[in-house]
Amino acid sequence: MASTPESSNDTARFDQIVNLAKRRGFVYPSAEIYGGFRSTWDYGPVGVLLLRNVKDAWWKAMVQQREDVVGLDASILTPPAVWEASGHLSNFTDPLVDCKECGQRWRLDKLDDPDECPNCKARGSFTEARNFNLMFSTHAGPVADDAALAYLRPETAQGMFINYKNIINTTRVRPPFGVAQVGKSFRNEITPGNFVFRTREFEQMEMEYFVHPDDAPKYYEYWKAERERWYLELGMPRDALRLREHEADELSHYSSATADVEYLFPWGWDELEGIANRGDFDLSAHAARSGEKLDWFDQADNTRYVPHVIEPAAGATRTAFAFLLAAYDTEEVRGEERVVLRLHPRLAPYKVAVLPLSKKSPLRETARTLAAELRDEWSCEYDETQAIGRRYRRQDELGTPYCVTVDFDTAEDGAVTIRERDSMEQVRIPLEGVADWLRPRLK
RNA sequence: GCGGACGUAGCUCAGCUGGUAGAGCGCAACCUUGCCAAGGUUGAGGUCGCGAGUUCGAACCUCGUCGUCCGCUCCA
Repeated sequence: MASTPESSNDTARFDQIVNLAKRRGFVYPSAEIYGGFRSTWDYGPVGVLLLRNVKDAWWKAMVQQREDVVGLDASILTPPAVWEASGHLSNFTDPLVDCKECGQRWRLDKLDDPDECPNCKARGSFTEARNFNLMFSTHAGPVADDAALAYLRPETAQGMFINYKNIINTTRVRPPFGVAQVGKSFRNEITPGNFVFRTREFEQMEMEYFVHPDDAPKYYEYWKAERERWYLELGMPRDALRLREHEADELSHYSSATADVEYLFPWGWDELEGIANRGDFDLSAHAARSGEKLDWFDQADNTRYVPHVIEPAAGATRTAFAFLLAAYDTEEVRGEERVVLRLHPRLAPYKVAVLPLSKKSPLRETARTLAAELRDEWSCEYDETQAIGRRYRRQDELGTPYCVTVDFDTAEDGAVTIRERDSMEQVRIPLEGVADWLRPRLK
């Protein structure tokens, strides 16, 4: 459950970070020149790099570095049958009623007495219940009739389940194995908010891990620990991260056990990722609905079983936001406030910036040549305007871990100065050795 | 969706009881300087969220609308 913010400073800090995000090109409100469009955000030139780095780090840890996990990119448009089988058409639907007396709206299934309005105590004043489904629907094809009804997926997970048969038939995976996917999902949330934390269009990083039923509890524990470790490894502070087991009444329709990885947001603890034991709910449901046999035949034991699923499901957009919050730091340097994003180098939008001390020849040419060379391996900024101290501050605000400065001595000694973001310390390195020096540090 | 607050340059804001928009910072150019937001000169930018209405005249008043934030639902 969300607790109260630790202090009022958190709110001020939150505002500063949201402000920085807009000012420096991390996140813009969507359709801003038309007055904006609620709950949608555009990731700017810097934000897209941060978000991509988060997704890449996840993919590397969850797919690339594992022999037991394969990737997938399934379609967003989905026919109704998938969501009938998954339970989303019935369980993602809230029956809503409005009170004709006071205008308040209620969920019928959450009322103690279906005839009494808790707000104004009027009886029998409710409108007829209208079903509100959290899924976005649309029509595929030229005619908007029911035959063409389609849904935007509210989670990527079902893509893995409906491709289960394809994957076991076309690859050599065998339980325990996982299928991972990163992509957008859509939920018509009643109340989006908290900047990019809850939005109607969002990006998920989900993995379905298929195991023998007896092994499910073991892998549930394994993935909880593994996922928590991932956040810590990328620099999430230990005291701002926790693992919280769900109570029985919190469990969703598909889950027998769920734990959340939570981050201490300015408004309190809130979810980054859920690790759920989905049992055989999904495969069995799709097997029943589709008529396909979605199970596993174990030749060694001569047994057949429906695998159980452990699912680590993370929100990519909110995770990127959490890393941004965790990285934001201010300190005083020579009487001026210094804003610095202490992002892990793997997450930093730009890995390095090249800054000639002057625009004069040959500093500019040398610097541009170096930047072009570094761009072959890393996203690299080049900045030659205004004083050098100001340019360091600009890079600090973007979280760039290293700045390379070409100065008046470079033409003489063939060396440049590399300045480190966190310590602000400087080292002198031969021009041609810059990439070799950076490589191990940006790993 | 309901209640409360708000919406003026990229950012933070000022703008008296309606008279036709300003500051600081930032950004850009040049000069000076030459390693942590330095100094000088110059400059770019706003149909005051959008749309109606009242008025001779609206950033200021009225209505609507869009959006943001705070409270009720949510779970990546």
